[in-house]
Amino acid sequence: MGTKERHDRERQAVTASILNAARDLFVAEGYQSVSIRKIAERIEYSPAAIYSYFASRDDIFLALAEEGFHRLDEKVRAAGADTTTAVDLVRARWWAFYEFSQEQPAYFELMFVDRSVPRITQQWDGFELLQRMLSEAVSTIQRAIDEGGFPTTVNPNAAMHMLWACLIGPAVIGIRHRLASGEDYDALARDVLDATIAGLKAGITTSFVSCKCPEEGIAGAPDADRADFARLGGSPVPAGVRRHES
Amino acid sequence: MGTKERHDRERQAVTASILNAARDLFVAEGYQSVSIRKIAERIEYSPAAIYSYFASRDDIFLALAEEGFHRLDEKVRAAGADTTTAVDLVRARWWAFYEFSQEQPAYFELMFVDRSVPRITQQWDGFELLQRMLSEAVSTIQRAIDEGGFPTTVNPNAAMHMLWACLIGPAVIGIRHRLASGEDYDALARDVLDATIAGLKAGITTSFVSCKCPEEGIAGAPDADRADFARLGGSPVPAGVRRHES
DNA sequence: TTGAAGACTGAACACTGTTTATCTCGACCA
DNA sequence: TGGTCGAGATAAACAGTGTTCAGTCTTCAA
Repeated sequence: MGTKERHDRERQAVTASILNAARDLFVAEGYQSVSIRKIAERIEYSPAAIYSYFASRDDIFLALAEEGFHRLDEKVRAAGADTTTAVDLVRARWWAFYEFSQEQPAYFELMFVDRSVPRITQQWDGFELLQRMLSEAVSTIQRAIDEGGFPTTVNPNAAMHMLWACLIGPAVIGIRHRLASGEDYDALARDVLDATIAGLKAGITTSFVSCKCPEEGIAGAPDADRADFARLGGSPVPAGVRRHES
Repeated sequence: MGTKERHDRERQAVTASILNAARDLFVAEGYQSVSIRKIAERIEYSPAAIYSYFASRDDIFLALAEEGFHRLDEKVRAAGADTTTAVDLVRARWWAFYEFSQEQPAYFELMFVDRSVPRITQQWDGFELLQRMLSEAVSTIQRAIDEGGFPTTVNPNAAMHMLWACLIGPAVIGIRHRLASGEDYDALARDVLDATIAGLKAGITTSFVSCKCPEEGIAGAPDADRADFARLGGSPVPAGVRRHES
C-alpha cells in the first residue's frame, strides 16, 4: 500500500517548495522582507496553506537557519586545506567564518544576529550538527596547543568562544555597513583575527568557563524555563514575542 | 510678539512628549515593538499627528539614537577615573562600552546592530558628537602608546576600530542571549577585551587604514551616492527601505 | 456507499507605517 | 468686530503584515 508513502512524498515536496521560495526571497532581499503572502504567491498556494506545513513564519526561518549551519560547516571544513600548522588552520577556519558572514549575510543574520528567530534548543533538528561544529572548532584549538602554537595555559573552549565573539563584531559591522566609505571591512576583520590569535599566543588568563553539564546549568539558571539550552546560534524564546498568543 | 515663541515652545513640548513616549516603550519592550499607534495613544494624539513632528518612524529612532550616543558618551567618560596608566584607561572605557550594551540593549541595538535605522551622515545632528567620541578614543590609545603601554608600531586609529569591532561581538551575543545557560557573558567579554589588548601589546601589524578625507572616500567609493559618510553608528540609507516611496 | 481525515481556500482579525481630504480653531488684518 | 487664512489635528483609507477559522473539496479505508 504505497499511498501513505506517496502522501509523505507530496508533503515533503510542498515543504521543500516553501523553503525554496523562502530562500529565494531571503537571499535576494534579506529575510526581513520575506512574508508568508510572498511565499504563498510563489508556490501558488493560499497563505493559510503554509500553516499546515510550518507552525509559524519563524519555523520556516528555523529550517533555513539549519540550512545555514550546514553551509557554514561546509565552508569552514573546506578552509585551510593548504595550512601546515594547527594555528594557521584555526586562523583559516575562523577567517572562513567571517567570509561566510559577508557572502551569506541573510543566513548569518538569521543564525547569529537577529532577535527571536532561531530558537535553537536540544530539541532542534540542527542541534547535533551545531554540537559537532563546536567540538571540531575546540579540538582544532587543542591541536594547536599540543603543537605548541598556543601556550598550554590556553583553555580551548574559552579560546573558541573568544574567536567566535571577536569575529561576530566585524561580521555585523560588515553586514550593516558601519564603516566610513573607503575603509576596508576585510582589513578590520583580519586585524581583529590577528590580534585575538596574538592575544591567545601571549597567554592571557581567561575567566570564561563553559558548562559541561547542560542539565545542571539549566537547573541552576535563574530563568531556567525560558533559557532552555541555547548555544551559539540559538536564543531562548523571548517572552511575549508571539503576537497572537494572548 | 510672543505668539511665535509660544508656538515654537508648544511644538517642542509635543516633540519631546513623542520622544518620551517612544523611549518608554522602547526601553521597556525593545524598539521593534514601538509603533506609531502606541506612541499616539500615549500622548493622546492621533497617529497622523506624529507625522507633522517626525517625517517617519525611523526619524524618531534617529533622534533616540542620538540620545543613546549621549548616554554612551557620558558612561564612557565617567569610566576609568581610578586608573593610573593609559592602557588601563583604554580597558576601562571599552569595558564601559560593553557594559552599556548590556544595560541599555535597546539603545545599543539601535546604534550599532540593527538594520536601516540610524542613517547617520555628516548632515545628522549627532555627527559632531560621534566624531568627538571617536577622536577621544583614538587619542586615549595614542596616550597609551606615548606612555609605552602599547608599541609605537600600533596605529591608534586601527586599534580603536579593532577594540570597537571586538567588543561588538560579546555585546551582540549578550543582547541576543546566544550562550548556553550557565555560561558567563561578562567573562567572555572580559576575555575578549584582554586578548585584544594583549594582541595590541604584542605588536601585530595592522592593515586597516582609515580614510582621513571623507570627500575623497565618497568620490572614490563605488556606490558613492548611497554610502554617503556612514561611520561606526551609521549605515547608508538602504535602497528601497521606505515602503511607500514608489 | 458512507464517513472520516486531510488539504486547501476565502475571509476575517488584529496589527503595522503612511497618506489624504477634511475640519477646527486661533491669529492676524481690515 | 468680522472675515480670512493657515497651521494643526483628525478620521478614514491604503497597502501591507502574521495568523486563525469555518467551510469546501478530495481522497481513501471500511
